[in-house]
Amino acid sequence: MKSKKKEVTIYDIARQFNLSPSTVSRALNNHPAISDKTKKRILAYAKKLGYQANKFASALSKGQTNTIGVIVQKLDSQFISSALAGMEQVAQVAGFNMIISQSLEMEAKEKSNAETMFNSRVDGLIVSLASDTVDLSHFKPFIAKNIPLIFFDRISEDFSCPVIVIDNHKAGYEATSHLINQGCKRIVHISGNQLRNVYAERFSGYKKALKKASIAFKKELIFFTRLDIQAGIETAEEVLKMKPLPDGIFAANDLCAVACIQRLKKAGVRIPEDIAVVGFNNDPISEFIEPNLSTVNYPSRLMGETAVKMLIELMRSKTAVNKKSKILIHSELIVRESSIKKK
Amino acid sequence: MKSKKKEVTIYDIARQFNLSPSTVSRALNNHPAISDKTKKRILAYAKKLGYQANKFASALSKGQTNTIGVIVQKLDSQFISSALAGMEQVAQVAGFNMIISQSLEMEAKEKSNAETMFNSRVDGLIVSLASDTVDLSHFKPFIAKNIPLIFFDRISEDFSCPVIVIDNHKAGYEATSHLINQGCKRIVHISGNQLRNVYAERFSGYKKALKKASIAFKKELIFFTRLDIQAGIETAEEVLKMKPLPDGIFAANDLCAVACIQRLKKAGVRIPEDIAVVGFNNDPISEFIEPNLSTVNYPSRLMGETAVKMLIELMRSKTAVNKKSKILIHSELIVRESSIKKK
DNA sequence: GTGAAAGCGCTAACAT
DNA sequence: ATGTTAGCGCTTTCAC
Repeated sequence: MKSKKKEVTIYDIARQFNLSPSTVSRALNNHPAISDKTKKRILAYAKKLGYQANKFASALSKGQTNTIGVIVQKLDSQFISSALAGMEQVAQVAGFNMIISQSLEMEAKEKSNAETMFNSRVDGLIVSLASDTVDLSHFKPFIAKNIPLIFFDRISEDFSCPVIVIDNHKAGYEATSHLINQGCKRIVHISGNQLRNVYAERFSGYKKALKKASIAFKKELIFFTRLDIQAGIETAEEVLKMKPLPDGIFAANDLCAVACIQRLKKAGVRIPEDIAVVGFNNDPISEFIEPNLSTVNYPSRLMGETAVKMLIELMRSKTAVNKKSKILIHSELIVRESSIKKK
Repeated sequence: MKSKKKEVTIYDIARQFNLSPSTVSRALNNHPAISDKTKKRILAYAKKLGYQANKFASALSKGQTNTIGVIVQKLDSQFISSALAGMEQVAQVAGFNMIISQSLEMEAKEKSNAETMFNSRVDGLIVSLASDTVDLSHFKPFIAKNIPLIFFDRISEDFSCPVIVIDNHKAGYEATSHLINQGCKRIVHISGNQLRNVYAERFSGYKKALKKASIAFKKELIFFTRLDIQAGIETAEEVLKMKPLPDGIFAANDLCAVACIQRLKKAGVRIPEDIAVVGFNNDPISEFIEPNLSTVNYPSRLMGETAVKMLIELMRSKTAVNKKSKILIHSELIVRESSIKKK
């Protein structure tokens, strides 16, 4: 069933000037072989008629779609939405559409998303992995078909494709070292699924910092959680049972840190005097909680922009597609009140 | 230029079984006229070959794209990202792709987004308006072409299309009345661009509440702002200059309210004793600020889900396209510490 | 500089 | 229940 209203096509324009559709097509695409005069005539008339290029006909014919696919773990997170905002802006300027879908942290959904993206013939794909994804075979079709693929933030290095990350190990190391410098000796670490580089590396940074300071690693101080508000509350409750209380907490994201702080405060724990806390992400919330949360600043928007820029570059230079590069985005520890022990 | 790798098409499958492409097409689309046996054979073989339906060929042929367009003011807001999460989920289940773009609160960009969506032949469009959009002509092509259009949250009633909103007037009235009941007599209202229903109606609710309580409306207590963190801080600074200090603040969103509270506290103002505050949206942050922020709960995710459900319904029943309906989603005042004056 | 013609892969009357 | 056929609108060799 076609839509009732007839679309204006290149044939309509061709007829008007007694030209061939090919000429019109070329003119519309600014092909060098067409004379400026005909180009102008055609463009003007096309505009007058309200001609809209039919992307599907073009996609079908050219085998490319001008569409970028993005798969993220979830849309409603500060980090993700701001990365997406960056991506969308760059994509829009470059004339690409963006199809976005979320895995809701589930491998199965991520797989089905990837399949949809593949069927939609996206010209390139940007991915941040779900927390529990183990098998990555759903990305193979893209590789096989030479469709540029980029991982950002939650990456996999199994494919020879570019990745965009911060140095999570270093950030974890610095956050923990900072706590140690404040005199902390029993530091709780709240982490996420160790399948994901971001959490595994922040954890390894934590361990390295302890080691450097000759503080024994204690398994019972580590919590693997979903890093949401609920996890923050539950971890706080576990912490409250500990004797002696830990004197520091390094949480792998701000939301969880903030929820944890709130619960601890409710139990009468003083932050940072009793327990110093450092989060991760520099979400806006970190500046509103009391005390203000020390955290790692993490340029989400820039990462999104960079991802799309790279992807577009890859799409343009078909040759470099399989280049395995790693873009390291700068991050930094921001020290606020929540981690400064009064001497 | 086609991609090097030959795609598997329905012709390949047809050849295998000595069937016609149409039969294969029908089988793949689960057409009732095809026998179960052939369906099974075809499905199995298609799967084996790794067949991927070509959406562009299908779109070109059918004149529809299975794609929903969404234009929002910005991606990195709690409300929007959570509405999008809801939309995406419903869309995905129903087999639709979602193209998302942001206007960044600019009419010009909204226009260009709409044009892109139109060119992309989206089957339906969901919009939340930019704050400064006056002219709405960029949506006319959709109406003209009978493409379902839905506004949510920041709506326009200029078109005969469905809209999804909460009762902003009522919410504003309740928030303000609550402050009045707490004994407030000089209530500041921080609002946004009055072009947008959400802000204009919350404001009108505010005025109505004053009137009902026989409190004179004072222009100098009203601030029209961008409702971001900066606006919260600046408004707080204006408030601090007032003599006497107001005794209540009703802000049209939480982020702004929270920033305002923080600035006021820094100046020694006690919340709620000196100034009681109510926000709007029930962002997570409202439960982390101290004192916890009273606010209006606003089911963003549900609104997103509803929008897509309605849109899909409209797309299915071509007839009802122009039906002008208004879905009112329930909202409610949540009273927390920030607005309870000790008696 | 422009045209003719074939084809991208799928769908949907209309036939059988 | 399945086949025939004619597009959908655009691109792109290969001619001229």
